[in-house]
Amino acid sequence: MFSKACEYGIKAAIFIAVNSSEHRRVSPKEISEEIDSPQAFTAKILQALVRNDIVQSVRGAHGGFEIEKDKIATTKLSQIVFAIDGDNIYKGCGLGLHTCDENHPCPVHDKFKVVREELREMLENTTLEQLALDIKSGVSFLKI
Amino acid sequence: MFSKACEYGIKAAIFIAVNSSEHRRVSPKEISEEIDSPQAFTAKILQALVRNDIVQSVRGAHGGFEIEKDKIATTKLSQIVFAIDGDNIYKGCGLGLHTCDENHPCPVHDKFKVVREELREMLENTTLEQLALDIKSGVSFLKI
DNA sequence: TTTATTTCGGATAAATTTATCCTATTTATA
DNA sequence: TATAAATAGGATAAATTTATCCGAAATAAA
Ligand code: FES
Ligand code: FES
Repeated sequence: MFSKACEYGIKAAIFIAVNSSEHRRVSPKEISEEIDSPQAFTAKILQALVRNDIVQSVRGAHGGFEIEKDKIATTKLSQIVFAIDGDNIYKGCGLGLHTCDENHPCPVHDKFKVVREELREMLENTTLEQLALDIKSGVSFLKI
Repeated sequence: MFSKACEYGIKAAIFIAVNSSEHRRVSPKEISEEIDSPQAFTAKILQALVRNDIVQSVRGAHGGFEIEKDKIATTKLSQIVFAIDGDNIYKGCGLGLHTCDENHPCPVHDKFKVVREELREMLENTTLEQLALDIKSGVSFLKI
């Protein structure tokens, strides 16, 4: 469904959000350990999130990654997915036609668009804050 | 969402179904032209569909691919997807945890499973026959 | 039985995704 | 100002997916 890069990106963002809400910056090392992902690869993905203004980075000693408090509440899952995987997952044709077009639909168009639309809404209606809250309370988990 | 192989497999199966319903066998060449896919790669995918008893092949002169009449009506999209991509798409964890487990959920589990379940139902409730019918009547298209 | 036609299947190559490594750059602090 | 700690980013490698090529095997028909 999502690429590995996107999975790591989502989990990393959640972990950073959890820590930022407690005013703690975290390193790629700590992040990759907590979300069970390859460290250097995760660092690359973090750079993409920084460039897309989803997380903030502070270089140098005592640096690390953080998310501004108000961004934790406003950042949607859709923004993270878009930053890493683009919007093909909730815009593209399920059977790979060049464009998903009502006037030139593929065989699964009508049925597929319902699922895709539900995915899009889910991604757009889910904030980092909601997800971070469940991690904090021990209801959900980032690894294993 | 689906792999290229799976996209080609679905489109190929639909094209074969359309032709089998008119008692015409088709070759990988014809199939790949009609669904706009690489021929040799498509041939490999067809072999997988044959091994999974979703399409039938007839070797030698006047051979080609076909689908038994009653199979056109009974074959579900889910069977094709399973034969090529496996069941991870509607069973696996959206964030890549080893298993999707109610008792050890990832942060998106509750929201994701709704989407995934809808996808699963869609795939299980869609038959080759329905899809082939729309192609025949010119309502849907296999390429461009 | 030979020939033409067609799928099967192994080997290989290209492209993309995933992952690692190493150095440069930035920053706090001693 | 020197040093240590930390992210940034380029180069490269490994793994997977996508794609191509070619000969073997099967089959119908001449
Ligand atoms: S055209 Fe294929 S999903 Fe819309
Ligand atoms: S645990 Fe991630 S989707 Fe169920």
